[in-house]
Amino acid sequence: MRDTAYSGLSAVLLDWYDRHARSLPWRVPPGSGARPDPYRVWLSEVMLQQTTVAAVKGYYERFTSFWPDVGALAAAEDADVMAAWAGLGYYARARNLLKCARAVAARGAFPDTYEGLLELPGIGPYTAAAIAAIAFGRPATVMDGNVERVMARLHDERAALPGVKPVLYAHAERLTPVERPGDYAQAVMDLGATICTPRSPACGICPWREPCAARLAGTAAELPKKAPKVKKPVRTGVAYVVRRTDGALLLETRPETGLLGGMLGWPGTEWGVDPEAAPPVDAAWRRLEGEARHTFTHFHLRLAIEVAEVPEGLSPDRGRFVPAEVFDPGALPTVMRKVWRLADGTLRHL
DNA sequence: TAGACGTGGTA
DNA sequence: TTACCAAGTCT
Repeated sequence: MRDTAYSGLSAVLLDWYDRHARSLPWRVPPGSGARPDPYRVWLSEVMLQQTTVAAVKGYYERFTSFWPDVGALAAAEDADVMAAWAGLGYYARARNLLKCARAVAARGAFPDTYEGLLELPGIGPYTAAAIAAIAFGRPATVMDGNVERVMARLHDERAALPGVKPVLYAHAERLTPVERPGDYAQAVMDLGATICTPRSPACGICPWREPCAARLAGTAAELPKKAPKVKKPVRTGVAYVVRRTDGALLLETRPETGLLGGMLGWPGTEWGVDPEAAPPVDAAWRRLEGEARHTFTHFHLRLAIEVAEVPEGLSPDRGRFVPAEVFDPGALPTVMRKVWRLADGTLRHL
C-alpha cells in the first residue's frame, strides 16, 4: 500500500529530477516518455556495479561503438571482450556479460520483467530492478548503495548495515511510484550521488530536506552505520617478464575463475605469504629494484619483478609468446600494466 | 552467509 | 601513506 505522504515524497523527488537530472550517455532525458534501449541500460548498469560514472563513461562508449546491439556482443570473441573490459575491474562481470548477451540473443530479446531479468548471468536484485524500471517502466524497487544511504537518512535508521537492509528496503518499496518508476529510480541514485553523499551531504539544497529525519536529528553525515572493516593483509609474489630476441613477450591467460579470471597476465608465482619461485623458462633472470604495488578488495599485493631475454625457438612451461606488434598493455588488468611499466623501462636498456 | 572479487578518486 | 568509498553478484 502506498499512502499519500509517500506518494508526495516521490513526486517531490521527480520534480527535482526533472530540473536537475545529469546528462549521461546511457540516459534518456526525464519526462520525454521515450524508453531507452534495454541493451544500453543493461550494459551501463553492469558497468556501474561498484564503479563510478567517471570510470564507466569511456568503456561504455567503446563497447557501444564496437558492439552496438546485443547480437553483436553475443557474436564477439571472448578475448576481445575481456581486452575491452581490461582496467575496469571485477572481471566476472565481463565473463557474465558475454554469457548474458548470448542467452538474450538466443531467446531473441531481454526479458521485460524483474523475475525474468533476475534469471540472467550477472544480473542480481539491483540490476534486475534497475532494468525493469528504466527500460520497461515497471515499478520495481531499486536498492543500491545510494538508496540505502538515502533511506537510512530519510528515516534516521541508526542500526548498522547489512542487518538494517530489510528495513531500508521496506522504506524504498513504499516510496517506489507506479508512475515513472524509471525516472524515480534514477532520481534517487542521482540524489545519493550528488547531494546525499557519503561525506558532507548537501542537506541545504536537498529536495527532501524537510521530511528528512536524520537532518532534523543531526545524524545525516554519520548514516548509514556500517560494521567496521577488517585490515587488509599483505601478500607478495613474483611476476616474470620474458622477452624473446624478436621482441615477443610471454603472456598467459589466467584461469576462468578466481582473481583476474580470464584476463591476460604475466606468468608468476602464487600470491601469498611466502610463495615458491616459479620461473616459466630457464633463463638468466634479473630482479628489478622496484616492485609493483597494488591493492585488491581484500589484500595488498607487493609484486617483485624478474625479467629475462631468451632466444627464439624456446618452448615455455606455460603461457604463449605474443608478437611485439600485437602486444597491447591496454588489454591487461591494472596490476599487470603496473608490472609492464616497470619491466619495460629495464628491457629497453638490455 | 560471509568472503571473494578491481580500480581510481578523495580526504 | 592509508583508509574509505562507488549504480553488486556469486558462491
